[in-house]
Amino acid sequence: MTMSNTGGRRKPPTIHDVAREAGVSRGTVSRVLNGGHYVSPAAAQAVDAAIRKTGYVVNRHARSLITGRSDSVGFLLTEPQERFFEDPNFNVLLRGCTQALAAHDVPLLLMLAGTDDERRRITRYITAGHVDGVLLVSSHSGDPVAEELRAAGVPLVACGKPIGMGSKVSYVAADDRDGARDMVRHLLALGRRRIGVVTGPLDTPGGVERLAGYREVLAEAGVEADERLVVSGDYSRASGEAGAERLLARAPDVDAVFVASDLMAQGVLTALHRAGRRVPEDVAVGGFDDSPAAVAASPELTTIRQPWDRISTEMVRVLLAQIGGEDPAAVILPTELVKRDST
Amino acid sequence: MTMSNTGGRRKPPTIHDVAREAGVSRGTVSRVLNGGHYVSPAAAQAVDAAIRKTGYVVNRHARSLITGRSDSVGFLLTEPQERFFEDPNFNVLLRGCTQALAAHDVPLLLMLAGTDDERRRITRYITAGHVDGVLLVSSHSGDPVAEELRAAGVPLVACGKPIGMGSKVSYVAADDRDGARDMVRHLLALGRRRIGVVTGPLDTPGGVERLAGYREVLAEAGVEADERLVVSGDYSRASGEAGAERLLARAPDVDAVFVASDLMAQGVLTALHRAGRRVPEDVAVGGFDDSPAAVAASPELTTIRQPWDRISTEMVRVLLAQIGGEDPAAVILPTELVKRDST
DNA sequence: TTCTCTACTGTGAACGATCACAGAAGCATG
DNA sequence: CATGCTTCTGTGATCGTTCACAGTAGAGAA
Repeated sequence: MTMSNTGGRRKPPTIHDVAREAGVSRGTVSRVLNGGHYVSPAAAQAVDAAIRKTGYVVNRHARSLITGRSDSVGFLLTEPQERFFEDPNFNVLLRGCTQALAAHDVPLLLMLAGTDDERRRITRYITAGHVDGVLLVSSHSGDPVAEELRAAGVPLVACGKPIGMGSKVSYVAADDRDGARDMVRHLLALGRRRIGVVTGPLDTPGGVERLAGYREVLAEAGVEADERLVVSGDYSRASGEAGAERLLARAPDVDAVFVASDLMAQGVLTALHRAGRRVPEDVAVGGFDDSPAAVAASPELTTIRQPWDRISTEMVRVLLAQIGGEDPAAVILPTELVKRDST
Repeated sequence: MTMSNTGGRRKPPTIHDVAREAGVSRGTVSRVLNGGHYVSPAAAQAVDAAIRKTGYVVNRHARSLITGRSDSVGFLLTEPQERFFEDPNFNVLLRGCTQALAAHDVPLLLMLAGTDDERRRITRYITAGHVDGVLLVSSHSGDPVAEELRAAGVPLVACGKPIGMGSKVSYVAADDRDGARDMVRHLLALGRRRIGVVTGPLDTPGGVERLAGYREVLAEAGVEADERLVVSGDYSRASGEAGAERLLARAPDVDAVFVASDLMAQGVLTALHRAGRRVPEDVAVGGFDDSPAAVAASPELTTIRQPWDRISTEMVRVLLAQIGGEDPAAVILPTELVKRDST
């Protein structure tokens, strides 16, 4: 009677076992594993059968040791984590990336760079070649980690247009400017003319672009620009509330507000309600993001939806292409106006 | 003039380079790297200096190839992903696990088992030994993936008590039952006697335990049990709304409701409001989870906070211990009553 | 001295894959 | 028949570590 292996882990079969089982050499098995070129149909079939019979799974460490690739990808978040981790869109992004990578059999390593210590560790880890590329979420400017990775030649795809880095870095972003244009056009179409804006942080490309879109449409519609109608926020709910109060004080005749995030728009609604303005009758409010906050608000927010599912799949596509040797690329995806009750 | 390496990746230094630089052998460098036992202080110092000078980082693939360990851990979500990915507590958990692992220099691989295809792929991946252990989020019963992993002897720590599996699997959970007890005692202390409950799904241990806590406290307080006061939900907001309506129809004299999740509690508030009941004057409402929904609700919800940050660090601690050879363990962590305006 | 014990160091042999290369077989062409 | 070309196959070398083992040096005891 031999030892039972209950509870323990049995030594897994190697490529050698498969080769012996199939009656071919290691080289042939390896060729079958990697695309099957230069393999006779008979050999390929025998190898497939042997793999199924033995339950063989390639040892990625052995493979990586010789290929120099790790066949894995890092998902790096260098944003202040509270903000992003509370954003449901971040979840959609993370999930989308994980699934898109899984389809290529590439594991995703989650990396959070909160403290400087973590920042250093992660930079070392990545530049040491432990991952083949990095999906980067870091919308604030002058990120030292991103710059170091770029300098080290690590394939990199950012979520949102990174600023302060050369054009050598790939990114995938929603068309913020066009989304803002759509929203402001929508407000104009409702007959509003005194359209205010609560911007996002202006050290982020998103914040800048959304404001630019607002300005463009007003200019092309011949509506007089009034800087009293422009107040800035930081995407937080509180800053939306404060922004709306400032707006009401500076331009009491405002009849619409384009708010650069749904969370801020919630704050705007609160402030308007407190001031006795009805939404949308007195003031129409448009948000941005189509987050759960948009439907949780009352009235439900008209907003701009960013295609987060497509953003994630595009990020993965671009990154894998870049790992495969292609040049960096920029992808801009269209947004969509979602009409609800606040306009 | 030599080739510039701008943009390319230079071949990284190996343990051999470090050994040469330090004037010692590979073996000595390896010993320094792995704890430094049986190494003279002089040699250790020379090696440390050489590592700093060369910028050496260990090649994990080469190490893993011979040790058989991967020095990485999987974070596996087999729950229906919509539900969990929308739960902010899930984010806290994921972040906590990632950071706790990072402190041990262990990367976290994110794995989402949505489709059956993904389930199979992930099971193969894990049982092939590509990760040393798994942090498991899967509260529903009879999870085939979990069962397979357990059978394969993969170190496993579940979040929340898994049901339908032997006692051989580690888990970390909040004390659901005690949390429920605290809440119901709190409602009793307010003088309420007709206390209803909207349960969670009763095929999850959390749902079962919270209901059990409710029953226990009423029994020990000598309050008559009335099954009309018990309705079941599925943690969703809509089910909370429906549950409250059923409750009001079956027991109009209800003066308090213990709701097994904040999201459901929001629905309960909506239904009570519509029925013209004031909260907390006519009906006190207690939630569970202390999610953002709790403070977003009006009135703000009294609720039970689960220690998600501690849950994550404990899961990591238990998993690493188990990988290190220790026996499976169960950890139950205390909850906390958070009093707000709904009671 | 001689022996033993401890603390430390170096060396060859793994680990399990890929890769480059050499060579065989089959077939068409000169 | 010799030659060249294509397709397919097997073999050693290799990646960068750790591990087991052998060996050295120095201290202390007999």
